Amino acid sequence: MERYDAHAIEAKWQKVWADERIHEVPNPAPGDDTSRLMYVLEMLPYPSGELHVGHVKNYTMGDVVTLYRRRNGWRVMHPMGYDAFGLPAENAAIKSGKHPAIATRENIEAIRRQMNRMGWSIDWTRELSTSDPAYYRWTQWIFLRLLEAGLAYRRESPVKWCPVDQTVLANEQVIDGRCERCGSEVEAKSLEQWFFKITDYAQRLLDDLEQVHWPERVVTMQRNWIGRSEGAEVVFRAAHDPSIELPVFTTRPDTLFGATFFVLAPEHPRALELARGTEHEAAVADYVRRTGALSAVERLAEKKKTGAFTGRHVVNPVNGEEIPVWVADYVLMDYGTGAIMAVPAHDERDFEFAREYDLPVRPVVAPSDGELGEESAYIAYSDDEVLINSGQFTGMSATEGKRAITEWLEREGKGRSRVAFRLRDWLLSRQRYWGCPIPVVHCPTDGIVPVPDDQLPVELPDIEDYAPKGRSPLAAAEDWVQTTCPRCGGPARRETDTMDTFVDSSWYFMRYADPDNDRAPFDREVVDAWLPVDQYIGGVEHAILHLMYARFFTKALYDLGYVGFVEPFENLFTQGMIYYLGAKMSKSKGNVVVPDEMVARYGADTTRLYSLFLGPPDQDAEWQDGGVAGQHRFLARLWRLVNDTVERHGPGIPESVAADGAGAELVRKTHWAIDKATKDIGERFAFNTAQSAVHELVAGIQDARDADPEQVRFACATAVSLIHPYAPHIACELWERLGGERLWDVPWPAADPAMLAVDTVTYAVQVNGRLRGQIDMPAEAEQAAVLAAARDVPNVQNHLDGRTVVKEIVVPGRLVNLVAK
RNA sequence: GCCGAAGUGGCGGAACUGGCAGACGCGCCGGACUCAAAAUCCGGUGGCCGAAAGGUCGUGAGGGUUCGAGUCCCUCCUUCGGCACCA
Repeated sequence: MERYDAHAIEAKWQKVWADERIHEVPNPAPGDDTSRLMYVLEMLPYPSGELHVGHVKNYTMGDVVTLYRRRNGWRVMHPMGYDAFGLPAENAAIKSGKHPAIATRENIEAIRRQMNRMGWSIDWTRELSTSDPAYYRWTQWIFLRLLEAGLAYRRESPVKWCPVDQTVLANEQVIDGRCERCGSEVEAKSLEQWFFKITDYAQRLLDDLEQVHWPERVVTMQRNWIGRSEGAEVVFRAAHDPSIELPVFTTRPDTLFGATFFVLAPEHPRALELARGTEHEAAVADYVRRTGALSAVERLAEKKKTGAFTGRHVVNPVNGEEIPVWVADYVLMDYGTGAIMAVPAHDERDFEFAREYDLPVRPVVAPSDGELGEESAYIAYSDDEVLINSGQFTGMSATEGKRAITEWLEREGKGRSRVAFRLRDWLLSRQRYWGCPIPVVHCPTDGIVPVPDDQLPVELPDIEDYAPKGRSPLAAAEDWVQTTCPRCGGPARRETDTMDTFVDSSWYFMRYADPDNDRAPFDREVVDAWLPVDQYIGGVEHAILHLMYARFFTKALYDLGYVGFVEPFENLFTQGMIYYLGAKMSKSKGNVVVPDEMVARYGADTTRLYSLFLGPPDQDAEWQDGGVAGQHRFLARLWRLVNDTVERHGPGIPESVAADGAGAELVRKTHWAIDKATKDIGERFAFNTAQSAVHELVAGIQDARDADPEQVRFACATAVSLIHPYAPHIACELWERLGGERLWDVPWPAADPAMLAVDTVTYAVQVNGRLRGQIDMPAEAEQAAVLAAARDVPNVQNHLDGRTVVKEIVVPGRLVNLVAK
């Protein structure tokens, strides 16, 4: 018998599939039945190097789902593309001296070759790359639609600025408040940046999580990221000038009477203005400049709270009390209103600050027994709190007080109930070369003018020096930057920032549906037929940003009438990370397992099989080199058994066989394996245990070689059929040798329920919950008969000796427990 | 600090709604085949006691509920992930 030659078989079948174009799934024609369309998608790879085994696991999972669904009568779209813009490609290019476009193209070619070698069922007619002008033309088009809708905007945003190098610094380039390169003190500066108004969608992004089937932990992460809080906005006014309004957001309006001071974030527009003309002016200005240079991490790392008194006071609207206004960096500008009322008795951070600067602490809520206890313990509060020192509201419960005070503020025009979100607008501009150009021009007369649709794409200029300099490298391409204003025709300058790569990946799953469209990003009807994605599969590291941004884009495009669905990904499966030699697999640690060597040694089928056998796919797993050999052994065994069967008995694929004679057990086992594999793949995504079932079936074939040839053929054919989604090459080859053809079109096997029923069941017999024996009983045996047989077991009798059975428990088909005293 | 996930043999893991813990695979031990090796096949493999039958302990720790707990409840420990001065 010939040996199992994985390479020959894999080459043969990959050619057959390509020649017959079996993975190409065209769009439905008008009038086609779209009820059996399915869209299976894995997150697209970043073409920074070669694929590693984490990719193998990810894409094999999607492939198993695809092949399985196709054989269950679904028309499955399974596309692939590349998230090709971005920093890693650019950094690699700077290092190697290769232009990012060239490096990216080479990487894509290598990855495509690897993917084909793995035998994944990818529809290459839908392939896309986000750095391709034919793609990013439409990224720009969508950007312009969002701009028109007011969902893209430009505003000043604080950045770190090195006054010597005259450049913007990334947070990582600031060390101890100093420039990494020249060591000069970093300053806070405002720069014009582009944003998407994702905060407009905060509530919907939260609410619609109800309608997707996603892992709970991902939903939780998204909820926390959106961070909805209910509370009130309360308007304080400056004591020296009541026209100056200073609203705050608080979740504890019930503690309003406990506000003993007031704090502005250093970036607050009123901070410097308030201090002006007081003796504290210089100190406040100094504080604002110093803290502005610190990163968020450094601010947090300070052991003590810091701040500066402005010399001014505001009036507490609820009792007319004047309280001092401070500036302190523990208050964040981009949450709430950038200002807070400080209630040190009931907020840990305010308490700390009050201690530091000796400010008064006044409790206004107390446990219902009225015992206040230690000062620092006020902040610990519970449900049964009652307001004290709170004027007309004294005596109310905290919950009641919250509502009553908010209502009072609304009546008096001094505040209102309000919801705040932690979610911030999406800063999308990047001062880097390798990204999608933002399609606007800056005109001295007309301001920001969008590039007309018919002039898209604004192509990335081919420049020599794309190293980052703080400002975008594009600014150096003077020929490209100089343009004319589409509105007035006068001289204008192009926007030189590029887009965050997350923009590119926020709509790619729509483009797959209609990849060659050159009149629009996609046709609405086609996209609506395929989307939302039925099954999305990818790494949990994208649980927040990518998934949130894609959801935002989908909702915005829905509102603009371009798509008919509000959530992009109906079902999400997040795969765990792969560990190797005890650490997360990563290039920097040098412990990356590249599939190529494994494919060269064992073939793609073995590699695919092992990638899903390592453990539950949603959990982290340790890659074990030895485990791969075990899967190869399994395939070689299947190879031998099937070929041996064909040699001895001739080919044949029986539809069904009777469970009698020497192979009765084998036939039952075959149906059991069908049932188990079907449930594990189709319902549970338990790819590892589905494989175990096929292992057991193959072991069964090996043990029952004397069964009727028809029974052996049936078991062999079924094992081949069940392993096909995992190891399609060897499965197609063996199927052919068994006399079948086009296994990929053969309906998935169905277990015969009658064959799953057994006529004899083994009962475990327990005495007082401890196992004392086993009995075999006919499946339909009466409880009384089971009990009688159980008591009959000699070892059971030993343990019952001298005791009375006080309770008898029979779990039908499973166990008997005799409770004895 | 807050939120979430997970702790089971030498290792990866199985046990779906509370019902025989350790399926399947790796590794290891023994045997067959072989001059020998590889490959393959057969058998064994949680700890302790025992020649065996069998007994006993055992799913991170400690309690609880139950006839019965890896699974449910409480307290705690460890690891990993997310968020992190969000008022």
